[in-house]
Amino acid sequence: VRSFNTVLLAWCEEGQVEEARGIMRMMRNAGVAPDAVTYNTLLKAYAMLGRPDDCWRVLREMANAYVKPTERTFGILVQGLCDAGRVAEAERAVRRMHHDYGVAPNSTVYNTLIKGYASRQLEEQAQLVLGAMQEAGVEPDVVSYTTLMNMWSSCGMPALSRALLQEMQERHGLTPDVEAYSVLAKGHLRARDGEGGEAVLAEMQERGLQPNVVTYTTVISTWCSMGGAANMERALQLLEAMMVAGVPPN
RNA sequence: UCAUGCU
Repeated sequence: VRSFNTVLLAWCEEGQVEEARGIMRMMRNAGVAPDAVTYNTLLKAYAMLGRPDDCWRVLREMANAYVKPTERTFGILVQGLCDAGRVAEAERAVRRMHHDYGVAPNSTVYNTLIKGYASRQLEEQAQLVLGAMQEAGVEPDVVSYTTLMNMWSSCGMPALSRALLQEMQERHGLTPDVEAYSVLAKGHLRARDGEGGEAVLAEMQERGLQPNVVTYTTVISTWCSMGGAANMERALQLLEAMMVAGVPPN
């Protein structure tokens, strides 16, 4: 199976689903039964091509072949539906996952749903998923919170991102990572607050976290977005500081 | 061999 799945993955990454289908036929002819990974890979290809109805079709094919969907199956399906703007339907898929297929949704599935709402700035609904996952017995993780933070940072509300950064630590004992801080810095970028971004960098160093190329570029971009010679100077200083810190600019 | 967050 792995041999065939590897070839199938290569076609799927190229978006060549018809070729991938051909590999599945070859498998069967060789007496090798497609497994969950086979279907997941094909499902992902349809998701990436923006063909959510074909995603549902793959799920039916799995049922017909008596292959039980996995957590990843639903992760991919939910992502495909969300990317197609069908977030409410994705939420229904999560319920079916649980009730019809007996597969308990994990944090990745919920996080994908959060992202679906967050990327459309549906703040209420995104926040509601955080509560729903806990009711289902799934603890939010750093990705859950970072995804929500990104929603607020994207619209220039770093204070709300900051509140979530606090909440993940106090309520769930989570440790924010570089990505979480980068998202916080993005809030200051959208708010055009260079000093705010610098404060994020300082806080990371205090906590022993090394800012990465994204973090630095976000704050550099903040100074650049503010205009004026003095701010450009701050941007250049930071570019140098970044190199001194051993973080190669890209 | 397959799914989620930042420039």
